[in-house]
Amino acid sequence: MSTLTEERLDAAFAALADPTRRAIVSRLATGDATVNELAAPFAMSLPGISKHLKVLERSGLISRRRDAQFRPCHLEVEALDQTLDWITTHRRIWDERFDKLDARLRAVQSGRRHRKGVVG
Amino acid sequence: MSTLTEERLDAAFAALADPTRRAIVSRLATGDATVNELAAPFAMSLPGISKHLKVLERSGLISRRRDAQFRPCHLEVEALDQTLDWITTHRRIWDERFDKLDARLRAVQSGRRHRKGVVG
DNA sequence: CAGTTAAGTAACCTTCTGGTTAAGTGCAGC
DNA sequence: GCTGCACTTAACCAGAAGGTTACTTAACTG
Repeated sequence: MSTLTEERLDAAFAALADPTRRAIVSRLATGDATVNELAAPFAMSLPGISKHLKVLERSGLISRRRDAQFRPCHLEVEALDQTLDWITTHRRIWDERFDKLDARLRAVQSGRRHRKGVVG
Repeated sequence: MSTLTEERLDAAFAALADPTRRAIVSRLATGDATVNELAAPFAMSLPGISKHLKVLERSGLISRRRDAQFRPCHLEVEALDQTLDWITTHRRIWDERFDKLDARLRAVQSGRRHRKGVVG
């Protein structure tokens, strides 16, 4: 499940780009919460929060179930992990680039006898 | 440097929310590149790419220097790390929540003598 | 100096975003 | 079954995002 498409990443990163939504995710990381509980800290109308929750839900970052008149929200940590994976992957590519550069420099310095070794 | 403000996270996550910009970051992770090099893979006008680069630059994810008529772009990996930190932090908070729940369950099971241990 | 290449700026358009208020839905409890 | 609570949906608005074409700036090149 949870195929890692571009659209999913688009939606997840876009969802995390809003401070209100990040705060909601932050709150949900400590446990499920109802809409009113999530709305409490904000000076924003309830429909405003409802919209943010819809964005989060469509991004896959949260899910909602029904419990009587409440709609408890639940953090879907797999979606968070997908963003994590993307960033760490490219972070690693970056680091490996330096490793290769170092190796190349070392080869130049030991093998050849300082032959104008401009790399940048 | 690079104080971790909400605005910086807003900008970084928003920058990563676009597939073209992620592709650019992906490319830059392998090394610096000029605007034309970055634009090559895309069916998009150069000003379009230029706009994306400006978004990436303002988010702190890339920087640009001047080299004659070229403007080589450079990945600023610290900005990437800030997004990484935010996600991993909340990922950990999530995990710790389960640890605490487990501990509570274990306490209930060992301490009390199976007393209808409904937790969910 | 004229021409070319690299890139950025301006103006414009359309669609999406983030917020609002007002009205609607579903459930619970007297 | 009415009242009230917990939300959602609808309609609307201002401003931002993402794209375009046309024009400008800057630097090398002959």
